[in-house]
Amino acid sequence: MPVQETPVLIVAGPTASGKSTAAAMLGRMLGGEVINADSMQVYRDLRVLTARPSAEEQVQVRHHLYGHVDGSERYSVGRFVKETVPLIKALWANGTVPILCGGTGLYLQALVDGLSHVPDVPEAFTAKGNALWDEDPAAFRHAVLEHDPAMERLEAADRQRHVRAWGVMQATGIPLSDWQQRPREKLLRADFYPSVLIPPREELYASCDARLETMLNMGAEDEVRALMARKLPMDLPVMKALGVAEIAAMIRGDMARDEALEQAAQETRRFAKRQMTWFRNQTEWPTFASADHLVESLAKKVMATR
RNA sequence: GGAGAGGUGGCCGAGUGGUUAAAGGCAGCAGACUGUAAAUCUGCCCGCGUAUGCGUACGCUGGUUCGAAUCCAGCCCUCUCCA
Repeated sequence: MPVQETPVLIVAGPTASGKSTAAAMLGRMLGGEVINADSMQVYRDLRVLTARPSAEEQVQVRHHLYGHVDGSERYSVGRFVKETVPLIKALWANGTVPILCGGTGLYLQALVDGLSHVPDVPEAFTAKGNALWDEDPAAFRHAVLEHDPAMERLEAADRQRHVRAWGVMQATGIPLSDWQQRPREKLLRADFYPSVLIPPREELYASCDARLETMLNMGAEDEVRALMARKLPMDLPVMKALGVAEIAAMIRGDMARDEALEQAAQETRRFAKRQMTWFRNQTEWPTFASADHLVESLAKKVMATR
């Protein structure tokens, strides 16, 4: 029987939906290995708070790209794609099925649909752009639009995207929208089997709430304490992981435990909602309300080709 | 039983006669999204309607007034203090 040699399973979905478990199940069933597609789980510093797969799960099925980045670094979609592509190819070569698992839609999309090629922008430009924005956002927007009128579409308050557009212009001399109009560069040809796990909302919110408590019991506080001790710049991605700010406030004594917990849970719920919106509107991937259905469906599809 | 304070939209909370469907916050919902994405940003939010709009609303009932969430009376309820 002809065998499909380039399958890539994708298990996406909001936080606390049970993706990791589903992915591990698929790994066991299909002899696959899991690859992280979550922008925060890559950071070494936050094992608990970022809900990395447990040691047990990792023993049963091999997991890649978890906690392999130091908190002082800035991870990015570009880097994700660069790391993932060769890894997937290596797994294929072994006859292993790669299973991407994560909630960062942008990363997954970049892998599936490709990414416009834009040269790296040195950090100094971003820093300078931010400084200029803070001085006078309106003037900054004006300056951006002058060279890249298409950026009119950005909301006036969207600092991050204005700074990005400005930085690209500075670094390359070419407007960001020009870069983006070029066809997306697909770095991987594969047979994708995407899926999105979206549990009933009430259920999802409940597990968001429950999870924070569990994390604290599993040592999230020590983790944050260690992170704080590093005195890293606050604008690094790790520092923005859900719960870091709240737990840090709790450690400092600025916030009661309950209050911190409540607030962090709130943020988590909001984030989960944003993720669902993203998957709903930015992809046409099939969604599943339960991990079992998802696993069953994907497994069946993949087996059919082998 | 007496004295005082108060009852506003899912919650908190402004508002003391018109320009108030009622500030603001929270919660909720919806949306945008190409290298910071667990980020960054936008809209809706009494009901019906695409909308001009219509209907219903500030504990209840009645009254004053051209006009009341806002003033008056009675009633109901809550809280604090005194007994």
